[in-house]
Amino acid sequence: MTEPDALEPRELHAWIGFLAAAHLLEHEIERQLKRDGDLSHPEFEVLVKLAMAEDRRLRMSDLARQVMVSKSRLTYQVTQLERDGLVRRTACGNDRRAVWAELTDAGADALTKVRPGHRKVVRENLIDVLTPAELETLGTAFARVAARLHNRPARPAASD
Amino acid sequence: MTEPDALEPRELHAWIGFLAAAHLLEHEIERQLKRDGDLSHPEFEVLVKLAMAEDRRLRMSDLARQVMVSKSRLTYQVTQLERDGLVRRTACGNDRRAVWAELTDAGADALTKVRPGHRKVVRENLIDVLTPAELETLGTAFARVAARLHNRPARPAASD
DNA sequence: GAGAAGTAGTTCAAATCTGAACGACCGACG
DNA sequence: CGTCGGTCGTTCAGATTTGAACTACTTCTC
Repeated sequence: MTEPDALEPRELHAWIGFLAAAHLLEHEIERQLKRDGDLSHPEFEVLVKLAMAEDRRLRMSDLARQVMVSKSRLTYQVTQLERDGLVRRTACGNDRRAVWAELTDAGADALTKVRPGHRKVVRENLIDVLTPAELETLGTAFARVAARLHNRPARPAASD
Repeated sequence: MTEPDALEPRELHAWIGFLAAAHLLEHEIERQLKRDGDLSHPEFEVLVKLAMAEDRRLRMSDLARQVMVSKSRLTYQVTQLERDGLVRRTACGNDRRAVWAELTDAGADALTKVRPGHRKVVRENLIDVLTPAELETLGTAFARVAARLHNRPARPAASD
């Protein structure tokens, strides 16, 4: 009498585990970032992407794409970060519509301050809890999952 | 010149993949639930937990724990669901502090309506993208990760 | 059984997030 | 040139979330 399309135990187990892990990990990360540097996770991700970028700056659109956040949300985040002096907005020469979001020295410092703790959280609660084989599997599997979702953000459905 | 505690490529790959998959999957689920039944993901999870519970009801605290959501957030969610007639609040006999959140028939119907689509999203974007072996690995690995985080929500650090 | 300590749920203000609408600009094409 | 479709980033109102009180009740302790 169970519904026909319900997930099977194996599948359900994996799905539940994924949800729980994502929830709890997110919570733990949020806690650490707040504690060590008074940053939210989205703010942290913004700083990380900027730190990795050429000249420590990115256009708002590109930044939004990389952090996987809506435009309006990024506008808000960057405004907050700018208020705290961690990021600076700059006009973008060629394209007068665009805006650079640029990491300031203070921003780089903030990153330096929280990053060790962040890595510790990721290590202790994910990386080190997995065997190397599991880690490998997880990497390839999720790359595939992400790729699929990335190419299919919204589409009328095409049989492939 | 890379920092000493940075994640290694393998580790980073797994971590990035996890983050991306979580982000994108969440986004896709949100979209489907909104489209098919005008529900948010948290609302959906509340309904699911209630549907699974004995007598289709749970005390607010237990519900909050199961959905992994703060008390105040649950209060808000349940208020919304109650406004839409999907959930009903009832006094809890023995313990006069407690409140039952109970799934209504309308709530059960709403669940019936969105669930197939929800399962489709989970299948198409996660389950079916993985090999059975990967699924298995993912299940055991995340169960371990979740268990660890669950037992260690905040603690002064004890060497184990 | 009185009081201390803990638990259940809510409330409130402030912070954050969403999504549609907007103004400004770019690029192509006639 | 002009102007049309698309992009860039912001704005705004409304929805949701957070976290610290707060009230009411229960349980433990002596």
